Amino acid sequence: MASTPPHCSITATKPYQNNPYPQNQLKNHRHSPNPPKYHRPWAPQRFSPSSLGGGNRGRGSGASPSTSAAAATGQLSQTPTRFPALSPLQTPKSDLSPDFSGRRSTRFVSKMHFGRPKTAMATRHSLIAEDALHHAIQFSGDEEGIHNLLLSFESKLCGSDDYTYILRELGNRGEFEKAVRFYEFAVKRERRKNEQGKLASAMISTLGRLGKVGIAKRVFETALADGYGNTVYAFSAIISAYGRSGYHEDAIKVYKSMKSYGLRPNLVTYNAVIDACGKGGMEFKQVAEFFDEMQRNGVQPDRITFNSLLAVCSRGGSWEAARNLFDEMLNRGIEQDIFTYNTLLDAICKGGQMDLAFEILAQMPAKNIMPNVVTYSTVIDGYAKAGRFNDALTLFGEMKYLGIPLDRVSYNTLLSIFAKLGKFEEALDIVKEMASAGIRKDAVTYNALLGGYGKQGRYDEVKTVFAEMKQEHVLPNLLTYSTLIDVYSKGGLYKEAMEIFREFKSVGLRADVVLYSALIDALCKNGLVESAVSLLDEMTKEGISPNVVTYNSMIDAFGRSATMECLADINEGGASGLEEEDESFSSSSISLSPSNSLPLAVGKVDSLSKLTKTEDHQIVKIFGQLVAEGNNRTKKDCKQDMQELSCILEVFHKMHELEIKPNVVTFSAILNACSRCNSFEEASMLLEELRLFDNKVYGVAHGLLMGYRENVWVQAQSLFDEVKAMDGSTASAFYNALTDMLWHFGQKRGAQLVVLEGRRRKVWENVWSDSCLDLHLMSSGAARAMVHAWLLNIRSIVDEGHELPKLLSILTGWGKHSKVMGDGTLRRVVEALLRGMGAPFHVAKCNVGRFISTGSVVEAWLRESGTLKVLVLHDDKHEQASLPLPL
DNA sequence: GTAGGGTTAG
Repeated sequence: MASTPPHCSITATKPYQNNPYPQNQLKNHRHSPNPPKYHRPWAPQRFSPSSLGGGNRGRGSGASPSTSAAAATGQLSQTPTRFPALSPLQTPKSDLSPDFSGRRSTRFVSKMHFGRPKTAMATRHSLIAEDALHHAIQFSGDEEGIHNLLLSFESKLCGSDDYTYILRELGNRGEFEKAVRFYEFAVKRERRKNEQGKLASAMISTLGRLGKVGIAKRVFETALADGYGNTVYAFSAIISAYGRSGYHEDAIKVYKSMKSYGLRPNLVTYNAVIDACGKGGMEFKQVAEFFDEMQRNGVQPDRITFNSLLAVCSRGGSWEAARNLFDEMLNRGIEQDIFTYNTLLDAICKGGQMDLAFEILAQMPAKNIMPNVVTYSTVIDGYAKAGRFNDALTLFGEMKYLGIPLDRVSYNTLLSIFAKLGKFEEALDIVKEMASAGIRKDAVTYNALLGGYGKQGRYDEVKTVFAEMKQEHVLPNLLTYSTLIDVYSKGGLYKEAMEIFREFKSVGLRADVVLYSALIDALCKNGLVESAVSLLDEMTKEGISPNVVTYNSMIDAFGRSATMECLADINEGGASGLEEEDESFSSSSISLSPSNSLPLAVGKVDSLSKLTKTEDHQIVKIFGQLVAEGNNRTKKDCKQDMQELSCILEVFHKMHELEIKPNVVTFSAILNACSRCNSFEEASMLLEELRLFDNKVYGVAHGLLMGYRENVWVQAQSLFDEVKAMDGSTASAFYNALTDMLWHFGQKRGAQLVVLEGRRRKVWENVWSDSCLDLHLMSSGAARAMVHAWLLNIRSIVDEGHELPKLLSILTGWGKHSKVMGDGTLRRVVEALLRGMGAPFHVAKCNVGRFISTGSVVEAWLRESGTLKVLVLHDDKHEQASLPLPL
């Protein structure tokens, strides 16, 4: 049968675990000292080498002698690891070419969590110190008043221990100004250098924790100049302070300067340096050099060293490296704590390995480490980011059941889930619950609401929430403004977008890559590619480097406006569009007149803006222009794409020049751009770019496109394995893009092969049952290939003599990928397809996105003699220039 | 000296 896969080896994939745990086991999970052990027969008893991923490939060949030992000690991976070769710390390599990056995040620098209280430790302060602290907290008077307060306690406080206690505690309450006053007073009255030194390091560390790195630096430099700052403690404290604020280069400088002060870095110093490097977004390999260095200098890493290294993996999404580190801790007999587990879990969640994350979470009670609010919010967020919202909410239920109180972060995590899903009732319930728990809404809370409402096009609510935010004196930040500018400009509300941008500038904030990328994307989506290019140029001039997201938007803009307008022309020109079975391949109606209006190259369009010198920012000018044009914006004529093609090639060129690594979204964007090409020759130029980026992805696309299905299927499987490890929407977008491209160029059997593989791997949720085909997550090519496959499947049911369900439905939704609310592109495509093959489906009365028929009518149709012929797909025969073979 | 949340691409 035409719809069956070719005879080639299809490697088995891991069994997919749909539901992470049955309900009855959930109930047994108690937050008690002696939790019941989980029995999960569906879970692997130990980790198989194949589940270890690429991080271990090429090492430790042969059998692992530590297998049983590993099982006994609960090791996460079994490959023997040997330090100090640092092999377990290496970043795992993809099976695909090194450029293929499954990671999507472009955020490397961690968020700063300032103001975390210093965990309690044995203090040697006196009761008088507590009294003084109490007075200091209550105090709200002027400078003279605090001086008097200090004087009144001067004779009673016992040296630096008391003062250290007070300034740390003041720091825990955010009262850094009072802390500095206490510090200055204490240092002045203290004669002994070493006591002054203790005070200085305590002060620097307190300021560092509060994010007051500038003041910390002053304290440090003064202490150095006055001769009591040259202690390992003070240096470690300032390194840590720099690290917390993301100044890892300064942290390293200070560390390197220690030698010249005659100081030997100790364990705390190294831990601070490693942590600073990680927080500053340094690559694991570089951070590991400090790890090597400390051991060379005879300092043995401890639990915190490893926890900080784990955090580096988590920021990079290197979950395999994190597992290796975790195992290495066990090998070395280093105790593991809640930080270890939470950081490991974060790495695994960020690596998208949610089933493994759940597994580890479930093992924690048996290790006597009870999951806390951080553990749960980490995994809940992981599920949400993987698109597994039900699992996220189930876990939230478990957390509540266990009586773990929610905090600000976990409330915001949940709120953002509901807001993203557009479930505003639930979101507002969370807001209410927050209020009754005494947690005030912060910028994160408001930003989640603004983004949620904005993405649903509910601009009135956006305005109300933003007004409330200001009323409540919650300061809008860069993320707030980025969100607002993004939703307004994507919605075409240029006036509002411009006002927000003006306000953003007036409060002294500086645009960043995200803000620019959002704007560029909006312009591209609205067909304003020229303006997008000019902004790309503008941001570069401002010293803001575009990233892969920026470029993906630009690539995705290719052919978009032309296609849309030409389609509009086709529809206006009488052809009902329904008969237009495939709008793409031979769109001969497209006018081929060249035009100069598209810029030839990035960076050449700024000459105009230089001539028209105004005080307004380029962004404001663009918005102003768009507002002035209003709805009367003149539609561009359909153009031949050679101009656009050279523009996009220039974009690729720039990407290479800036060494911006593509990721799977880039590949999807290129494939989508191919689907918008009017000729195979044009597409082949884009595919050549794909080849330069990633030869294996190219190999699969090329092989399927040329009809060499059998030859590339093994390679395709390995590619699909990698894609499947990503979150659901990333994976489905790739399948959609690949299928569309194949369908567009007439490789319909290849397209069907890919969608069937996608179905097998559950890339799209619940695609089909015997009674219903749900296409709402699919692109037009994927949907069409799927309709054929589903109908063939229904036909085999009839053939086997079984009865069909009474009612059969095909759901198209609104066509998720149209990105236009209410734009039923997918519905129209499917309707045309069904009509074209004479399938007896009609639009359901109550739902225009749903096609229905009765089982008996469909059965009769399937039994007709000509039906099979229209159901079986054939490849279109086109004269195709051959593409270069993959390397 | 160590952990979790909010913004951009399909």
